[in-house]
Amino acid sequence: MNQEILEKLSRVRLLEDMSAEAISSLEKRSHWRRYTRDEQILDRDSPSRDVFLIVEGSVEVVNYSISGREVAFGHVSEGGYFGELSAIDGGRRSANIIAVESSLLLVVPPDIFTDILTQSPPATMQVLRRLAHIIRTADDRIMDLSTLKAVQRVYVELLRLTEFDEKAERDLIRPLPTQRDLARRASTSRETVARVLGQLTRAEVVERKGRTLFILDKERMMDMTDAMEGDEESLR
Amino acid sequence: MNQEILEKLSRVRLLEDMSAEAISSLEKRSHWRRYTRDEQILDRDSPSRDVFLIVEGSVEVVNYSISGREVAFGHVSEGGYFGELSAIDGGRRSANIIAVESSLLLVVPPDIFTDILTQSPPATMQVLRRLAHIIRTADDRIMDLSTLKAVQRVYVELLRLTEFDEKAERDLIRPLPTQRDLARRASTSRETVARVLGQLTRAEVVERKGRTLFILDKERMMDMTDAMEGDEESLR
DNA sequence: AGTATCCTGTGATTTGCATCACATGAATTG
DNA sequence: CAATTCATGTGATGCAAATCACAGGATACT
Repeated sequence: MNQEILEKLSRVRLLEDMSAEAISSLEKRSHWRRYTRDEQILDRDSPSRDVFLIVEGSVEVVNYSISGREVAFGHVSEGGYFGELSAIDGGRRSANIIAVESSLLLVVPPDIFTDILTQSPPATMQVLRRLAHIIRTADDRIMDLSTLKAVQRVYVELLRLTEFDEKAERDLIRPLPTQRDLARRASTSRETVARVLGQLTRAEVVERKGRTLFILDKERMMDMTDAMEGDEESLR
Repeated sequence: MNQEILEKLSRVRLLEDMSAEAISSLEKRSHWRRYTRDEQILDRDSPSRDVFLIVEGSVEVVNYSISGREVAFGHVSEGGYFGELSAIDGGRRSANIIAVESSLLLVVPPDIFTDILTQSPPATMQVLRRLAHIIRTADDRIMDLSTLKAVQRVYVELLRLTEFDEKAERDLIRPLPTQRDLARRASTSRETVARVLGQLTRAEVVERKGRTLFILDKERMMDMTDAMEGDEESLR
C-alpha cells in the first residue's frame, strides 16, 4: 500500500487512532470501489453488511415511501463512513445511499469491521459517539415533525444550513440547495419551500444572490421558529 | 452485596455477560434509587451523565414542545437501561424520563459506565446493538411522519402493538393504551385516535372488550396503511 | 445555437385534521 | 358512595398545506 493511500485512509474518522500496520492490514482485506455522481451505492433492504469508508467524495442518505415520496436522512462527506448499522446488528440496510459526486470508497467486510470494534477501544468510542449523534439528530427531527408546521420546519432547516462567513462577515448559506432538496429535508412540498423563500425575501429576512442565500436577520428567523406569530403581514 | 440483588442485576441486559465480581464492583461504585409512579427521573437538558439500570419497574421516554405538546419516544422496561447517550458523548439529556410504575434503579456514574465499555467487549456490542436498534426505530418513525397521514399512523401504531395471543389464538392488543397515549405515539390528536378506533370498530376490523382490543382483520389493516383507499364507505 | 431538462414562482382548489365544544361513561379517592 | 378526575365518542368549524396547473428562467446537453 502506498503512502498516499495510507494518508487518505488515516483521515477517515473511524481509523484516525489506528497504527499504519493496522490500517494496512485492514486495507488488504477490503476492496476499493469508485462510484460516479448519482450512482446508487446501497439499496434499502438489501442484505449486504459491508461498511463503506469515504476516502474521496460524499454521499446522500435517502428513503422513498411507497407513494414515491423522498425523505432525506442526511449526508456523509469525505472522511466519514456508513453502513455500520447492518454490520453491527446483522439487519438489512435501513436506507438508500447515493453518491453526490464521484466518490472513492473502501468497502470493509462486516467481520473486519467487528474486529476493529473488539480490538480498538478508541475506534469503538468513535462509533458509539457517531451513533449517539445520529440518535440525537433523529430525535430532534421527530420533535420537529411532531410539533412544528411545515413552514416552520423550513425555517429550522434554513437555520441549520446557515453558517457565518468569516470573509464576508455575514450569515449565509452557500451553496443553497435546490427547493426540491430543501423540501426533502424538511418533509414538505417543493411549492411550500418556494413560498417560504419568497415570503422571507419580501420581508427582507433573507436575500438571494445566485446560489448564495444571505440571512439578513437570523434573530427574527429564530423567533419565527417557535412562535407562530407570522402571517405575511406581520412580517413587514 | 447479597445474592438476590446480584441475580436481579445480572438480568439487566448491559451486564448479562459480566462476572459476579465485576457486577459487584460496579454496584459498590453506584447508588440505588427508588422512584414512585409518575415521578420524573430525568429532565431534558439537565447536565447529569449517569446511566440508569432498571432493576424493577419501567419508564417512559417523553418530550414536550414549547407549545406543551407531548411526544412519546419509547418505553424501557425491567432489565433495560437508559441515559447512555449523555455518558457516551458528554452531551445533555435528550429527553425526559418518567417512571410508569414504582421502579428501582441502579444509578451508574458515567466514568464507571465508560470503564465497562472499554473493558467488556460483549457489553460494548450490547450497547452498539441497542443504539443501532434505536436508530432504526427512529428512522422508521421519521418515514412514517413524513409520508403517512395521521390516520394511517394510528393504523401503524396499532399494528406495532398487536401480538398473537397463543391462548386465545387471536391477534390482540392488551392492555390497550389510552387514546391520549396512542395519540402521543402516533403524533396526532386524541380525537383522531378516537375516530379511527370508532371507524375500525364499525368496519369490524377491530373489536374492543374492556382494555383488550381484538384485531379481527389484520390483513385489511395492513392494506389500509399504505394505500389511501379508505373513506368510511369503502370500509364496509 | 437550439432543444430538452431541471429549477423557480405563484394562483386556485381541495382536503386532512387540529381544535373547540360538550355529553356520557368509567375509574379513582377522600 | 358521592364526588372529582380522567377516558371516550362525535359534531361543527377553520386553517395549513398538499396538490394541480402553468409559465418563465436557468442550465445542461450534443
